[in-house]
Amino acid sequence: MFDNFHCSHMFSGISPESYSRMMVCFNSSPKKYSAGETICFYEPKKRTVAIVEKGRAVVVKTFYSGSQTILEQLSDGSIFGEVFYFHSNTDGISVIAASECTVRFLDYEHIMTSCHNACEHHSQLIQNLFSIISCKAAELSEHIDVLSHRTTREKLMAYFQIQSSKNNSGKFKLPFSLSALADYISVDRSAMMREIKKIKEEGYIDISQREVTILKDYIQ
Amino acid sequence: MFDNFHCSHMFSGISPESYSRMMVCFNSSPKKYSAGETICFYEPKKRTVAIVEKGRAVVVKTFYSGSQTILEQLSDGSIFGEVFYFHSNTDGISVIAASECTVRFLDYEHIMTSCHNACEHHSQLIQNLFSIISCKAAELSEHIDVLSHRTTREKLMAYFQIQSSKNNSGKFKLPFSLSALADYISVDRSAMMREIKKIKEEGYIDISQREVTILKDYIQ
DNA sequence: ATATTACTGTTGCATAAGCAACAAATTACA
DNA sequence: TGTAATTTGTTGCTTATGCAACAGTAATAT
Repeated sequence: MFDNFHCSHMFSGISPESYSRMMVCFNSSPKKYSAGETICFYEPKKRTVAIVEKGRAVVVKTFYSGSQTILEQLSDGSIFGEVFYFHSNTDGISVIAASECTVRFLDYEHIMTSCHNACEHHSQLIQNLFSIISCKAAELSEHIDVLSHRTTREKLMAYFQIQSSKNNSGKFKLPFSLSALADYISVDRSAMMREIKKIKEEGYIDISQREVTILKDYIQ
Repeated sequence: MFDNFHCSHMFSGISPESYSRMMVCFNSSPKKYSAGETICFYEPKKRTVAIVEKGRAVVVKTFYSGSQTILEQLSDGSIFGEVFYFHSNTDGISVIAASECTVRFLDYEHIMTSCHNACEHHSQLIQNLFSIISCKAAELSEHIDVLSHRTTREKLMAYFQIQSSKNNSGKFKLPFSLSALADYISVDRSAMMREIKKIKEEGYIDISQREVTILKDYIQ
């Protein structure tokens, strides 16, 4: 379970032995859920940190209409909880098992308050938690950087630029579908497709399916 | 210095006596700056947490062209540092004294690592830092909520709704100028003015200068 | 008091972008 | 393997929005 993290890692720098001891100290035992089962609902003032030790789950928002959006995909090693969800409104947010999975719940207060037991890596845990939050914030900030451009073209190029520098390459694969990209940059999908076509024709990028190549720099 | 925080507070729940003791433990002595003086530059991997104990300062981004944007306004009790700035690129970011001011620098590692001295409120400090970061993240998230609407009208109404619920009133004062609002929602100012006029005419809101009143709910 | 700067309010024009609707291609899945 | 569901690619129409440019007002500085 110690890979697959997007940003940092909740237990990096902590040995499996230390991890086990800490779980005892936290008085946390793993709970099992079968596919489709609701793991929990997000509640306003609750501050539990949960870890998906094994399996896949999703954080979903259910609207009054009954329609749902996936807010986050969780897999082995992922963490979730109110602390990582930066909205005041937790209405309709729940976590649902996508496969059979094992989840551990930790008390936020216990994480924050240094304990008197043998948790030698407690401060490491806190630092990791901090990195995770900072990383989430950085992602939000990145999203704002993209969204704060006026035109579809500028949004697209800003997004491509970011992906390109993340991959250290002018060639990269989109992490999600073009439809999802349209959602991410908050523009109409058909309008985006039209713009992509133009950008291609003007020779700035090449793109087919999810493969993007930046051909020349787009200034401003 | 214990007020004036936007979100939470670095030293809330910590007595002045405990604060003084901690400053000794942190080996941090206050430094003085006169108006206009550069307090520091943001550097890529540096992680110093700084506190404006007295006076006013600004975090500014200076572009290659020489033009500047104020990223943040700091006053008595404000904190700043790389940890609170969620971009990988720190180029051209500096903190400048706006008036004579006193600043304290704390080592991030020392904050995170629980110390063996008499800092009884160390874990409180960590929790406060955590609240501050979470709060900043929540603000970013709020900004995304506004920006991810397609039209100027929707962005405006989303923004007004948020302000209204923050003030617990349908009547509130904009925290900045209309020009700045146009920047915040990332639309052309004149287009925004045109839309505001329409929204007024249709009776959704009333607005003159910076006073906004929501008259009827805007659905969707 | 006067100059300077910033902010507010308005308009014409060209076009970018939203919406709706459809066909083709791709992927998922039973 | 075959069928459904999703994604991609395209177009016509209408309108919202960006841009430029200007005048009037408020705020700030000298």
